[in-house]
Order: sequence, then C-alpha cells, then structure tokens
Amino acid sequence: MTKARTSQKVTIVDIAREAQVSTSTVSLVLRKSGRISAETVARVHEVIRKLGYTYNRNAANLRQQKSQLIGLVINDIRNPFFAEVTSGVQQALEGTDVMFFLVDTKDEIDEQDRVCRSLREFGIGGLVIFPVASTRKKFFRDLTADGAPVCVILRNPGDPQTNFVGPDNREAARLATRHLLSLGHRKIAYLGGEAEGQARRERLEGYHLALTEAAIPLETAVDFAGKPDRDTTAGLVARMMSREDPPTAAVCHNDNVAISAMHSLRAIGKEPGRDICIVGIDGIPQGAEVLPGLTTVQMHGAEIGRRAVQLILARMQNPGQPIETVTLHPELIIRGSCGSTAQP
Amino acid sequence: MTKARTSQKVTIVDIAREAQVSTSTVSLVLRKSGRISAETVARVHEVIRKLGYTYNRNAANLRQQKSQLIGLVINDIRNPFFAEVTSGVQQALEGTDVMFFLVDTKDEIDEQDRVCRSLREFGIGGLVIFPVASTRKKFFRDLTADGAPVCVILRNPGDPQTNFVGPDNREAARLATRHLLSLGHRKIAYLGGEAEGQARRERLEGYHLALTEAAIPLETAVDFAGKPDRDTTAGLVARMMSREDPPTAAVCHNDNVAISAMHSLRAIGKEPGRDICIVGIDGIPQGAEVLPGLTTVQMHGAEIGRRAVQLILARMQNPGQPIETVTLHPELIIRGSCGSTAQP
DNA sequence: GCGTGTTGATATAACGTTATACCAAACTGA
DNA sequence: TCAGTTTGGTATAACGTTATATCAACACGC
Repeated sequence: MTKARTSQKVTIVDIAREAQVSTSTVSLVLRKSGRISAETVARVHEVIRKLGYTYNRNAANLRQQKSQLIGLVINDIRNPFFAEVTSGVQQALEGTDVMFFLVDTKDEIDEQDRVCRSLREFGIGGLVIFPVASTRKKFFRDLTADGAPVCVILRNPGDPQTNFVGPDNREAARLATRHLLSLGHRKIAYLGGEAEGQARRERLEGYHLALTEAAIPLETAVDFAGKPDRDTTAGLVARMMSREDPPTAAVCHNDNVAISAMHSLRAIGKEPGRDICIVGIDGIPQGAEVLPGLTTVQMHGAEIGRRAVQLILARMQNPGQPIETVTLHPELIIRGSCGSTAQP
Repeated sequence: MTKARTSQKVTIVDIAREAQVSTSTVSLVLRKSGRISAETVARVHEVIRKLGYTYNRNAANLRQQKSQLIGLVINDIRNPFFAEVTSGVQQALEGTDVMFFLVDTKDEIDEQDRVCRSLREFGIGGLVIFPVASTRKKFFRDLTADGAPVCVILRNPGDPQTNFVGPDNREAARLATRHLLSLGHRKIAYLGGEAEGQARRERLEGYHLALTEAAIPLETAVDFAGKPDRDTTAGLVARMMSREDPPTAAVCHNDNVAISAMHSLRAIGKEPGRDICIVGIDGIPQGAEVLPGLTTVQMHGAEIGRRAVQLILARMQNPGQPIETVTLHPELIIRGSCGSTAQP
C-alpha cells in the first residue's frame, strides 16, 4: 500500500497511484465510459471510497470548456410568483448534476448587466433570464453570442434567435374578463401594472378583446396603471371607486395587486366578492389563503421554470437544437372573490 | 497590431500579446495589485476592452484552490420565510463578486447528503445551511472538516465547532404568549409544529415559561402538533375547538400555521380576532396581507441570511476568525388578529 | 499465418489562471 | 562610488482534469 494523504486534497492522481492504473483510467471510470473492465472499475471505486476523493468540477470545466452550471436571473425572489419559477427550475434540475446560480436584478438594467457579466466569468453553460423591462435587443444578441444556450422567460423579446418560455398574457386577461362578463358584469376595470410594461400591454389587449367579443363598447373600458405595491394600489382603488359610475368588477394585473386591492376596498367599506368582484392573474399559492379566496388565472410559474430548464438542458447536450418558443396556456381558477352569483 | 481572435475565447495570453506585456502583468492588473505602473494598467485595460476579454474564474479557482462561491442549503424556496432568508443572502453578497448556489433539501436527509456532496464538487468556498431536522452531529463535523467556513442557520446543532445564526425561539413564543396574557387571555393553546422538531421544543418552552410567569398552572396548557400544512392545521383547529372548554387564544407555531388556522376557524364559524385570538411566529410579509392582519413575532429572516453570509465572508478572508453564535432577538408585531381589546 | 478488428488501457499535452522566484533598472544614502 | 532598496515587470511551473493519439494483447476470418 502506497502512502495516502501526504497533501490535503485527494486527486485522481492519488487514486490512480493507489489503484495501480493511469489517471486516464480513473477519469474514464468517473465518467462511466464503459470502456473499462468491470473489475478495474470496481477497484477504482474501492480506492475512491477508501481515500475519500472528491471530484473537482472546476478542473473538469476548465479542461472541457463547458460547465454544469446554469444561471437564473430574476427580479425579486420574495415575489411568490418567482419563488414558483425558481422551484420549477430546481425541480427540473433534480437528478442531473447541474446546479444553478440565482441572481436578482432588482429590475435595474445596470444590475442586470453586472450580474450577467459575473455569470459569464463563472462560465455558465446555460442561462434562464427574466429580463429587465427596458432591455435592448442587442443585449439578447450578446447573451446568445456567448455560446451558452439562453432561455428568456415571461417577457418575450420577440427575437427569433432566442428561446422563450412564457404564458399567454392576452389569453389570461381575456379569460379573467370573460369570467366576469359571464357573471353579468358590464362595468369592468383593469387595475394596476406598470404603464409601459409589455405584460400589461398584452393583458390589456386581452381585456379589450373580451369586452369587444361581448359587444361592450371600449369607451366604457377603464384602466389604472401603477407600480404593483400596496400603497400605489390603494391609490388606484380609491380613484377607481370615486368615479361617478364605479365599476362592479376589476381584472387585476396580478395576484399581488388583487390581494392589495381587496384590502383597500375593505378599508373603504366595500366587500370584495359582494360589493365588487376581483380577479387576479398569476396563480400564486397565497391567492388561496386570503379571504375570500382569490379567483385568478393560473400562469403556471413552476412549469415555466421547468420548461425553460428542460430547453436549456436539451441544448447543452445538443447545441443543434432549433430555437423554440413555448407558450403556456393560462387556466381560470374560481374561488370566492367574484361571489357565487352574478352581480351586474 | 498582432492578430486577434484566431480562436474562440480571448484569454490573458491574447491580452498580454496585444499589450506587449507578460501574462503575469495582465493577471496582476486584473487583480488590481498596485505593483504595475498606471500607464501599463491603462494600456492593458484598453486592450481588454478592445478584445472583449472575459475573466475565467474557473481557471483562477483551480489555480488558487479557493472559490468565490457559497452554497445556500434550505428546505423549500416557496416558503416565504426562506424567500426572506434567501433575499438577505443576496443582499449581503451584493457588491462582492461572490455568487451563491441555492439548493433545496425537501427536508430529506438523503437529499441533503446529495446536495452537499454536489456543492463540494463545485468547490464552494463557504456554506450556509438550514439543516434537515434529523441531521447527525457527525454531518456538521464533516462539513467543517472540508475547510470551507460553514454557518448553520435556524436549527442550532449545539456544536461549539460550527457557526450559528438564528432567532431565539423560546423568547419568540414567550413574547407571543405574554401578549395574549396581557390581553386578558387565560386559556391559551399552542398550535402546530412537527412534534419532534427542535424549534417546536424551544417555542413550547417559551410558551410554558410565559404561562408560569403569569401564575397559570401548566395543567391548563394544551398543545397540538402536526405538519404545518393547511389540511393538518384544519384538523388541529377542529380538535382544539371541540374541547369542552376551548381556548380563547392560540400561539401558532409559525405564520403559515396561523394563516391556515384563521381560515379553518372561519370555516367553523369563529371569527379570528373576535371569537378567538391568533398570534403567529416568523414575520413573513403575507401576515400583513391577510384579514385581520396577523399579529406575529418577527424572526428577521432576511437579517439571518445577511448575518450568516457576513460571517462566511469574514472567515473566507480570515480563516482564523473565532466561531460565533449569533442570536437574533424577536420582536412582536401587533396587527388585528388579537382584536383591539382584551378578550378573556 | 496474415491482415483486421476489438478490447482495455495509457502517455502526453492541453485548458486559463496565478504563486513563486527572479531580474534589470532606477533610486537611495553615506 | 557602491551596497542596498525599491519599482515594475517577467519566466516557469503548477492547479486537477480530459481529449487525443497510441498501443499491446488478443480474437477473427480465411
């Protein structure tokens, strides 16, 4: 038996010496190449166990010029919708030995540049990104030019060169609006969302579409834009309800807005689900925890994360894979925030 | 001008050639060593900009035998409390060029072993871990033996060899219970939490302590254990309220339990905050979004993440740093779930 | 008994960076 | 003037893995 552990780390060189084979052989065993005889494989594994060897992915990555790492760039991990997305990413990575970096842009374009540069330095093999709203097309080009597969989520850059996974925003708002229409509502508002946002534009379109389909003149449509935080939403609700002919229902830009709106309404003496009906969009678990339960449109956050990762993994193995755009279809979830009967 | 970009990647060798210096010099410039003259630094930077060079941390890590990476091992990213912790980690890392891996154990010990092994292969330079409940002490020993600093959070292994950052569970439950006592309650239950959990043991202790301090015989204390999910909690609430002399208030094991309990109560015709008072523990943002607002004890999730990372970063720079145990003191947040007046 | 595979293994040179040791030139002080 | 120091820089050998090319031994067909 040769000496073990003269230095700190055990490397394949140590394993090779101890198992009386070459480092090449050890490397092949580690990668399960199948070109090594069963008994040699067994012997090498035995030595690995005995010496307590840990594979060094850094060295492997450097040599192979690729890495088992993907980046996940999002907005804010505290937003439950992104927690869902992250959870989906996690799930899709289970069983593989790929890990992911989670980075937060705070929706600031400089921060996005910074974190993406940092990810490149770490040599990621793939990237899932929820881009900051003001991202230029050139940015996506640069990302893909880097070689590693990129999948944009939720905000479609509309670039035929980049993979995209996201929900159908227009359809989501249309479903929400149609539900309210089916309950007999005619005066329906669209509440919240940042004015210049792409998601808002698309959702607003679906809202208008549903109204038009129901032969409701768009002149009666009314929308209120604003940051999706509590205070802003409270202001929007106040404005909405102080109109001379206030709406009887509202499609909210997302579930957070919807939940805030429900509180704001109650604060001014209106009971959601009875005095005014509310529909959200996103389908975060918290929607089931408020009272009344939030009727919403499920956007399948976890599934978006999963699909994005699957797409990335597929291209990491086979870079020739064609570009894809995956659109997930939203689904109405009926709870109590629209009451149980029609409320014209 | 020498030729650029014969191969794909630009390396310091390319930079050195183009800037007419050695690779050593480029390396020193990159690391801002200060030993290089201002004009050379400027020239090198100019070339870096021109050739579009990206630093390769893999190579650097391999050479330096250390890495700018830390692992964050948690339970479930969808749990808002862990989203807070993660957010704190993120914040503490801002401005540094350290990145973090987020991995999920699903509270399964095998999964914990698996992910920690994987993290080691990636050569992390530090680890923040919320350990699975059944983790053996040996596990922590092995982690720290690896060389990289480790900080355990939330579940104190009670090992003098490992850093720990967590809240004072006993004090939290004591604060919650005392608040209810101050409102005049005498029959107070402790609701939820996994029976064998350490956190539950500590919180229950605080609950008992507060009762004792108020001269309430412990025979009247009553606690209900169970997984902190909605259905289990509904069952516990049903059991609790069907006692012959039901409690007038409950300290809930955490905010999720508290929110679920509030729903379950309402489902059986009891209004939280009026018919029965509820206090949670954790301080997740969602507690402010339910109605009535959840009175709770803030456990400072984000701060726990921040402190853990600060501790790790400090030891990454100076491994001689002594072991620390940081205990964060909880804070009562009063909202509506205990009503506004005493309810004996 | 001769080419032709096949099987199981190996030697060697990278991958891109940095630690170490070293050096030439310029400055210092007496 | 010269030993000694400082300044600005460099050559070289790692770090731990894997791709490439190569090889010995043996089996196969005929």
